[in-house]
Amino acid sequence: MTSGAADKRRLILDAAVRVFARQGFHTCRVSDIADEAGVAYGLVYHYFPSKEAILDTLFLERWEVMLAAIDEAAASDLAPREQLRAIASFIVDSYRHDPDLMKVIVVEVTRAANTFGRTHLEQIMRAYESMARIVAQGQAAGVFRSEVDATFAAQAFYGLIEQVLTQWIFSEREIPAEEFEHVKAELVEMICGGLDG
Amino acid sequence: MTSGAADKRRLILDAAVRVFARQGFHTCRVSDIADEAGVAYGLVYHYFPSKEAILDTLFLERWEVMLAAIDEAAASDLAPREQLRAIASFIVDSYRHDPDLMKVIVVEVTRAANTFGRTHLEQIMRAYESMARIVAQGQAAGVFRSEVDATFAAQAFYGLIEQVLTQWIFSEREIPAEEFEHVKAELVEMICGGLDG
Amino acid sequence: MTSGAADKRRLILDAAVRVFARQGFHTCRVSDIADEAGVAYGLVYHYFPSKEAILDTLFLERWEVMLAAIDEAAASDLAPREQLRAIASFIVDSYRHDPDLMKVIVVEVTRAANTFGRTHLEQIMRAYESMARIVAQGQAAGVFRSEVDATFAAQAFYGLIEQVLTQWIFSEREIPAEEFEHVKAELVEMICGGLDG
Amino acid sequence: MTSGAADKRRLILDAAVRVFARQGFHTCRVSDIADEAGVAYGLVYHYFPSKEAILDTLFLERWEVMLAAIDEAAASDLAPREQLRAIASFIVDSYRHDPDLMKVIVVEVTRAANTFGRTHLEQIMRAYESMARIVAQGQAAGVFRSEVDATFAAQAFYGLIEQVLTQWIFSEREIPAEEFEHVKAELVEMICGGLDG
DNA sequence: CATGAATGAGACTTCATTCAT
DNA sequence: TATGAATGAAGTCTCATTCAT
Repeated sequence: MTSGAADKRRLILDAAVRVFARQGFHTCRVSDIADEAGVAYGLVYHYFPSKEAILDTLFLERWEVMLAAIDEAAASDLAPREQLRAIASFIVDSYRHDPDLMKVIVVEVTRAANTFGRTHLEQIMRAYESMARIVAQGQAAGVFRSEVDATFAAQAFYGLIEQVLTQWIFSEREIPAEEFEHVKAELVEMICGGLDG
Repeated sequence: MTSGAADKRRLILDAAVRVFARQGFHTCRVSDIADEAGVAYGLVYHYFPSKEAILDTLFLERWEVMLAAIDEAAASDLAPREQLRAIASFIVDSYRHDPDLMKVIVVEVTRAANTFGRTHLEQIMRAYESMARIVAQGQAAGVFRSEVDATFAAQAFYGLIEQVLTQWIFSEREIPAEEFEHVKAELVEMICGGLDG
Repeated sequence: MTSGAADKRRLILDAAVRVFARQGFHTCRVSDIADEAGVAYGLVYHYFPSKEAILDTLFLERWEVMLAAIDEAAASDLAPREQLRAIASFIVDSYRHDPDLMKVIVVEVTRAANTFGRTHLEQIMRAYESMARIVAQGQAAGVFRSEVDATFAAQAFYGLIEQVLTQWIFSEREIPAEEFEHVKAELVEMICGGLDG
Repeated sequence: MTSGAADKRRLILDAAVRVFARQGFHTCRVSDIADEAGVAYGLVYHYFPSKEAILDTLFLERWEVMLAAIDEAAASDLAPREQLRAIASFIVDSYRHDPDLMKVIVVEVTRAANTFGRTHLEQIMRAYESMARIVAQGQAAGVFRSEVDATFAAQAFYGLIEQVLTQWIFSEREIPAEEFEHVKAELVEMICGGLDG
């Protein structure tokens, strides 16, 4: 009953991910979501008060998992650089496992300074803060240079990751497995090692 | 013709910047632009075929200037690191001089993978390419490490800058002059020096 | 069956009275009624074929009682004026005992010339006819002037009562007991005595 | 230009009267109004912010005229009874000249205690107050009995008139000219003379 | 009897675009 | 050029009603 049965709410949420990813939040219609989910129009409004609420739910669900992953990395015994690597790895894998969902989150929420980004700013900032703490610990431990502001570095790190995701999103290609692994390394190398030779 | 007479077309473009920045492209109405410009509704359509065309014009106008600035930096005799600094400086100053315009370009075009970003992808990529060339030259000259892919580094650099702009946009505060200068340095330091101590 | 078990049908009808009175027939939802009654959504449709049918039932139930009261007054040995007083008294007491129900009947049925009023016109007219008979008897007995048309007078009388009820409904205040009694007298005095001094 | 030209706003208002009268405010669609007026759907919203606003406008326009007529009667040199007659006469003639408009005002506003009546309560009360003043003057002058409360009498008078209008509305017949005149007299006779013989 | 998920036809409102002046 | 009235296609959301359990 619990697993096999059609959980229509989940069905709608998953359909919304595909539709938002394909057409964009503003461009898609609620009926597109209902059609994609194979449910009646009205059922969408039975489970969600509005189209926005679907996006909110999607973001919140995923972001919570991500915050947990970040905090777990930060709480681990790993070296700061490895902690950053764990985070990059988690986000890249998130994209790998569900590119549509990550696309929606990045394009429609995280980078949308006008509407949803504003709404979820607090959540977003929380991620930066956790990453900034990792940097700060690295600086305190003497493995990271103290010249750079920890918060700035955290934002740079996250900005870097998002930029990579955005490139993947724009490219619309199937990313090969090696590339995922390669990029994880490159990301950390870039932020830690810098360009200077 | 150029000076005395009110250039209504310009008036409309400038008004559109403010309106797009304030309300977002999708959320604003054409009448909002006309009102902000103080011209009749219909005049907007006399000068532009559609609301989209206004945003396109805005982006293209500015992006051309930016590409020129990037190419100028790349063609200069400056050291690679200084070339990057010149670019960061130019973009930061662009934000400083007209934050609304940069907000519109970043939020509505550059980071909008579904709609306008897709349309202007080629233009956007051109900027990355120019920056990648700078990195490649630095690597050839031995001042930049060759471990990092030049294109990746260029995207990282631009991603960093956009992340900073996004923070400013989100913050909605008046950025003090020192911060602009400070960030310029921090940006280059971050991308070139990395975190490792 | 009749006493111990919860009569859900009655529960729904009583809840509908409160909901119709509070929100109006057109503005309320069937789910509001179910919620107010504390029963499942679908149960409303188990007992009633439609939202309209609930209002119909409410009206018919009450109107039957009222017609009986009017007819009883008309059949009594009382003087015509006292018969009118008995009717006014009955209606005022109806409001006193269940203002919500009377509000619903007056606002949604009796005065709703477009929808339900039309449906129940015959029932409504029956009340006027009984009252007109009282007036006619009074005229025949010489205690009422024959200048006024009996039917017209009956409508005037009922119109007067409804106007009073409407004022109470609009006022939204708790009507004190004395006012009920006072108005009963005033009503009869007005219709029988007139304004002329 | 001013008169002959199609004043679409007026066209819409007049069409709304017919549609509201025929179908009722809640039951009609905005498209019904547009169709009846022979204009495009959107034009309705060019002139009015909502369907409600159309009804508001209709009511306010007419009520203002009515208040003026009442005040004019009250300010005249006529005997109190004649003042009341002038008012009854004005309202009856209003119905005579535009029964649809009066139907809408009575059914959808004046007697609709739930929605619009509430909104316009103040305006409605103003009419009662003016009429109450007439009664009070009559009482002060000794031509009206002082036993009845002036406000109560005013409401009774207006209730009487509305009841007549409601009967006409319900009847859906073409009222003959004589009936209008006859009823004017009957109304005043009823309220002033009363039933007692 | 009882439940509440599921359905889908509408309704209102918005707004980009056109057009007559 | 300039104006703003006019158009009508869409889209969101509501909610009466049905139905499977």
